[in-house]
Amino acid sequence: MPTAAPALADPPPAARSALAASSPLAAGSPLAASCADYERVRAAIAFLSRERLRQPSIEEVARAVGLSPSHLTSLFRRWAGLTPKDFLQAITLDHARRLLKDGASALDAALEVGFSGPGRLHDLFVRHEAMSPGEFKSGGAGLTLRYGFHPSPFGEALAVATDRGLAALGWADETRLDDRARPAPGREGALADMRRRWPNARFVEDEAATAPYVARAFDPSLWRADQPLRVVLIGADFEVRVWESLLAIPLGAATSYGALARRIGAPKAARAVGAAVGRNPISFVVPCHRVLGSSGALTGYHWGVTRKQAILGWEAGRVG
DNA sequence: ATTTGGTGTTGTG
DNA sequence: CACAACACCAAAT
Repeated sequence: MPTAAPALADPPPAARSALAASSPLAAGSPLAASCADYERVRAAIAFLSRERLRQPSIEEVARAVGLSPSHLTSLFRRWAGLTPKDFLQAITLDHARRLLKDGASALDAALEVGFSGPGRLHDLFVRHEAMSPGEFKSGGAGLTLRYGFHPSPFGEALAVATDRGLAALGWADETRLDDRARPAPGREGALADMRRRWPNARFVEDEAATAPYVARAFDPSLWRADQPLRVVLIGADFEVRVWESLLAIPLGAATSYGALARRIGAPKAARAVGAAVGRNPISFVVPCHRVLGSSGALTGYHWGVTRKQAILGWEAGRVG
């Protein structure tokens, strides 16, 4: 199989060369700006989640991260379309429970429209294909994976693509997001994470190949049905089934591990579903962040619970 | 509030 | 083939 030509049908050539011309991304682009914003906003989010029970005032948060209250508010607005107050509101248990409540019906509706047709559901308009069991079992042997690092609204992203579509998306920032024991990944750590998933694949750095995917994924104005984002699901059968149903959860909705288990016809497999969701390689695009514990708790996130919270808050600013 | 016991799938030896 | 590890969950303290 020839691997020389990426042969990406999806991103228009114009967009691709424009992006490739100045990697990682043009300095003035909204994406680069929001990435820089995130680095500063992150500390505020971490503080908010740590102290959320006390519902701290804006003044207190601003003081904690070394910004003036007005600066913090405008930064938040630019980043998420949300004031810190609204953001705080959007990540409370109450709000999460509400998401869960109408998440079920939203999922039903999406599935009704979705899985049958070729034009796929999902707000991001993803078209996916799964890899054959043989291709998966070999640990990616014979597969060429192109990777690149790019700014994103949630820190520096690592994208991995085959010639058939986006295969993985993760984060590579140096700053530690939780007080978990796990060290901050950084670029090397994030890449190692990917290599662990497909130990026998060939990894080639190629920012030009991955840039269009990242640009499309994080810019809602480019989420268009006529240009679906091409995605490749590489995993075991059960995992792929779980990831496919993740794609049906609409923006601004959420579901629980248990509900997801019932959805795929394995009502007692909530825990197995949790494990599979946790192994989702394509963060954000396959919205594993929209799965919560049945109580509305955030439970876990491979790239840090703080980031899960950030993404959910960011999406809350985009749904209303 | 916390503990406990039942879970399905995957990866390891 | 057995066994441990899990981003769970509901019921019983």
